[in-house]
Amino acid sequence: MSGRKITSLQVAARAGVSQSAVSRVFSGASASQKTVEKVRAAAAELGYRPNVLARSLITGRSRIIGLVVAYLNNQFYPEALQRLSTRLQEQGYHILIFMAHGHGPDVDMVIEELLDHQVDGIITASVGLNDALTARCDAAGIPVVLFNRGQDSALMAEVTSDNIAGGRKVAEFLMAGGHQRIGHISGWTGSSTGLDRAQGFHDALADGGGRCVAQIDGFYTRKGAAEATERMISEHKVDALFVGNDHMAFSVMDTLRETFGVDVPGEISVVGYDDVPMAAWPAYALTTVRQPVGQMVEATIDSLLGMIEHDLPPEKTRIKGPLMLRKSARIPEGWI
Amino acid sequence: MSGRKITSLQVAARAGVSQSAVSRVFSGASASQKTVEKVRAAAAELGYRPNVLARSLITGRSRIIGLVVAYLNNQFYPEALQRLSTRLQEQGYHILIFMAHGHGPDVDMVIEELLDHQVDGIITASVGLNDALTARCDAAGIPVVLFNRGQDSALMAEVTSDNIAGGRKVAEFLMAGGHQRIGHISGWTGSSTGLDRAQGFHDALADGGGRCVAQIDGFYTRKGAAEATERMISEHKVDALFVGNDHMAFSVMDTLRETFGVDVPGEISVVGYDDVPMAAWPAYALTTVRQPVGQMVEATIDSLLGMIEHDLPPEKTRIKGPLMLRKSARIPEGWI
DNA sequence: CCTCGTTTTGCAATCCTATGCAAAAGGCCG
DNA sequence: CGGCCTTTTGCATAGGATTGCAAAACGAGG
Repeated sequence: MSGRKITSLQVAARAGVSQSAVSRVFSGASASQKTVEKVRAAAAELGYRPNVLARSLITGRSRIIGLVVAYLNNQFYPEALQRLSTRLQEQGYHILIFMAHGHGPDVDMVIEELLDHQVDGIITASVGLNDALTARCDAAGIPVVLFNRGQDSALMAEVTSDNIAGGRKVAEFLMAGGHQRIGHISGWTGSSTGLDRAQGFHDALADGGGRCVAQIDGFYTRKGAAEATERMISEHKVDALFVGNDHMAFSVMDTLRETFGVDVPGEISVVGYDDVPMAAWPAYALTTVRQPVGQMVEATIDSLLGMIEHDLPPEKTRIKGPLMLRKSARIPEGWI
Repeated sequence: MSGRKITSLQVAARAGVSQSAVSRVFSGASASQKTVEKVRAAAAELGYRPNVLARSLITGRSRIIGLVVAYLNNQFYPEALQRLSTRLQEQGYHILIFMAHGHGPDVDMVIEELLDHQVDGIITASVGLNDALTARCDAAGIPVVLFNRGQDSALMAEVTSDNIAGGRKVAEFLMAGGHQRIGHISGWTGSSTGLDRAQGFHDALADGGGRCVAQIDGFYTRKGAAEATERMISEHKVDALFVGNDHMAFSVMDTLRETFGVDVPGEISVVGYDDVPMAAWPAYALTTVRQPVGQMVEATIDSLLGMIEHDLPPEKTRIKGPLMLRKSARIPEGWI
């Protein structure tokens, strides 16, 4: 090949200017019309492009955002990832992706590695940070946004849907539908989202004079949800189920129909949470609380870039989403 | 906070050694027991971690792999992404992700940006590269692996399933099932996968004395597939459909059942391609050709790291996958 | 205790670009 | 054309690590 890496120095030589001139042209600093042209021409001939690493090293800004994500099998996350990535690309940022499977030391390592990479900011999708890590990120001056997870820390921004309100809506909807034995297969109760949804749900049931006959943790997995479903049927004789997210709700519907031959919503109503694209597919037609991914992504990016570029304080955003009425749950009179 | 960035120099000072000693300890070069201890201790107290950027700049290796991906709504890709990322993390690499939506200039830009980031290698998932780009990557000495896409270039490695054989299997299966009017809703015929599957399918039909009554391009989208389905029914009266991938096949089944009230497989058999997790869910129980994601990911990583670390030549891997018999297509006598 | 061979160590250069500073060039007006 | 103000430009340094080279330290054997 031709002498491999082309540096600003070579371009400078060819254009008959100094290296700093080249740098200025490519970093958008001031330069005379003439030099810009000469440099651009030389660069084009040589196929020069600035080395982002060197640039980052000196500016201290990498224009890379670290994304920590735990689940990708729940359709909500690919969806979010795609939007996040696209929007960030438009702003000249890129995503360095890290899978964190476990919830403990795994995450610690991953965050350390992110810091090593000098990322400008971190987004965690459904992953929490312990206090030590939070402190580290803060000390390193790296903003963090928790996506779809809440945490009691003034140091980190977070973007969630209004899970409590969402849970409430489901309760009101199911009560209005005249259901007598309402159960809840919760999202992992170690997560704020799982807790909040359950919380709102119980509160509204109580307010309406009803109660939840049983709550079982489904751990956000298909397997967990399927097992919970079995118990809900055999032990608790439910006639309605609020499931902590859509991903589990599909498993619940599969189990109900396939294993138990139960008609949904004829015999049992099922309501999910998220409104992933698949929820609208006719095979499930899942009634569910929408988490507006688009808005959540916008808020996440606004918040993160605000902290990175304008040193704004971390903010907690809570976005409301409507209950999407479909066919998996009996619809009360007058609700349409 | 305490003086912000901690450098090897500060660690050196505290440990009473030279900066190069610190570097040697952290880069695994030789050092005496005593220095290692002193340095480790000092580093721990200060919370020092090497700056990956600086390291990459001088070594010329970033341990970052660029991943270009077009679709994330097709469950096959999140699945692949998750595995790729996990396996690469184990090897000390990380993924910088780029979405390339269009097929043309979009990809060009994205690759240039990847090169700017000095990635050690590139994986493209269902995205092809034009000759100019291929040349650039080659000139920059950056290996490329095409994942799930083939291309006539000796410069790039590729990993696909054996799409021709897969297409053949489907044809044989449908003919054995006694179907008379077999149609094909192809994957985008601008893609090697789409073409090869169709190719194998047609070849085997011809070999068996049958023929395909119609082929319509579904462009890998739900919408495209739904429209194709309508025409297949109204214009071509098919009794079996081979669909270019699972993602579209779900749409086809939805359309058949919902819009036309057709029984699957009673009236029309549907066969997909990929065997994404959802294909096994009872709501679809899709008969489909499996693309062994796990093996494909392994092959991709082996190939890529082989090129990066041992300068091996690019290789073309083709992995066979079985036809998964489920319930969306009539099963011929004696096939189980 | 001296010598020789092997490790360890420190020095200094290198990777490539950005940027503060001072000098040079350019523009405008009288 | 000279003086003054604004841009443009080049020099030199910085950013944080790796690494070849030569000097220093170490260990063993005589």
